Amino acid sequence: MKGRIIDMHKLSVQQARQSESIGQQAIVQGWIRTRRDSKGGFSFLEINDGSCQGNLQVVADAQLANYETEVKKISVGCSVSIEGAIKASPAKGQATELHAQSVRVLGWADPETYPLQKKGHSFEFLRTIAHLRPRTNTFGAIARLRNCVSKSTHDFFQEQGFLYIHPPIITASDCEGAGELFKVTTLNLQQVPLKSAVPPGQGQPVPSEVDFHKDFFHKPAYLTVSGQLQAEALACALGKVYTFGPTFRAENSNTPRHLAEFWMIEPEMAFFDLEDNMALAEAYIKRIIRDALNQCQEDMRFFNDRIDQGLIERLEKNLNSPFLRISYTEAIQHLEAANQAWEFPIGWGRDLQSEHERYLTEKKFGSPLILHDYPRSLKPFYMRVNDDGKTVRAMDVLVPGVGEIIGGSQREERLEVLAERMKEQGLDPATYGWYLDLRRFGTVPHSGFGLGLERVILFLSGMANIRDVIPFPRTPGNAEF
RNA sequence: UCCCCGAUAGCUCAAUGGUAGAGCAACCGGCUGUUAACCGGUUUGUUGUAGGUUCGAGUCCUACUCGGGGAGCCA
Repeated sequence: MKGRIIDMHKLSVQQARQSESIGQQAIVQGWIRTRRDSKGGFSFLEINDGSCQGNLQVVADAQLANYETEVKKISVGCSVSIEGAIKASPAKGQATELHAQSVRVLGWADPETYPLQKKGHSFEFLRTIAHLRPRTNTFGAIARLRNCVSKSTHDFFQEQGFLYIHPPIITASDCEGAGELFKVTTLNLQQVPLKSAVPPGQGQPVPSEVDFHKDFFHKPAYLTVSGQLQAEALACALGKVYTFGPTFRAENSNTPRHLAEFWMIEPEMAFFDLEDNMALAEAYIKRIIRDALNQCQEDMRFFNDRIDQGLIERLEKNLNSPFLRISYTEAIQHLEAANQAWEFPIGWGRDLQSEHERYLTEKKFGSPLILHDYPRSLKPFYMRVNDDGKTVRAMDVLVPGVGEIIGGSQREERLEVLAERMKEQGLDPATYGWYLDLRRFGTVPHSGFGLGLERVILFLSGMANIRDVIPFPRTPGNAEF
């Protein structure tokens, strides 16, 4: 008896499914996906614990003490703890199965009210039960793929000698002008303190604007839209750094490609020019693809079979061919040469519209593209101005089906040019004192980019909506769960 | 935020302005080393909300809410 207890150990479904586990005595715990009864005197239970795509088939014999009272009442979603022996499965569909010696129901799931069924559900419906959808095969696969990409990211940058850095989430500088920011405040919104418009003593003070001096940070504060500026400071001391964290945009964006809260990876490298930057971006994306294909084989096959036919072949093709690098100017030429009616006009100096980017990456070249050297008027102040004076060292990585997954640039390291660019864009250099200091003292050429994690997951999984590749999506009007 | 489309049973959907249905699920029974199991039966509705037109509205009109697609913003 003692030996049996010592031999007994917990196995994940993933472990229990492997033929190496045959012959072992084990405890497996998870959630029921389906139950099939045999009047021949036993039931099949399939359990999943999130450790892998596949389920473990459990054979529960009628001789179990609680067979009639409990086992036959088990339904989808019940949590169970099963003790038994792993044996080779005589039937097709699985290498192993667990012959139960005891089946313990940890938690029932009333089939009349449990929302998940054995059949497929629409993603729209599953979004309304985001707390339960991780129990479905698609969302389990997404969770494991996200984990894989996260690990892959750290592995890649660590191996390349990057430091993982942690820029602030709360920022007081409305930098970048990168869209709307979420305000962070401890002020009582029912009774906001106001400044006096007229200095005391000169007539009756008239309350006007908000007195942020009374706020927590003594000034307006926001959730970060990018850690780039802080990453630059660290890169200009430590060399190669990267961030990996949440980012917030208060844009009223309602699309399958935008979230109000998303995860971004931002490498920033001293002594890197734009070519180095593009090479790094390509190597990084390819590493992510390779690791996903190798380390998430079962889940990738699932996406390939059930979500996006041809996915794996496409990713392998992307992996084995260089990302084309096309300048903005060349891109305009391709678009002008295209025999196609455009909804939006094309012309040098005009921003590329979604239809243009789609054409290039999906129709014209059918592969990931790196577009670079955009007109200076289209891009933010921090991007380095080229010698032609007309373009800046910007780069966007576009992929078929998703669009932009990376935006980056070589940064402007020349103090005077940078200050000039700020004024050009209506920004006051005086408010960017610390950022300009990086150019004032020991400035170096440097580059970096931002990669949207969820967009990469879309690219890798073939999923269509970004709200389905993050567990609990935040979008305008939606912060449930 | 703008344009287009949609909302009917728990889920997925059907219903020339004339008594609201099917498949799946659930429940009951049968059968079977089954595997999106199968076969038979039963149950399920304030047709998103609020108004309006009409003898009569799921169906037509208006507004709103929510969802989807496209656009803009971008990662």
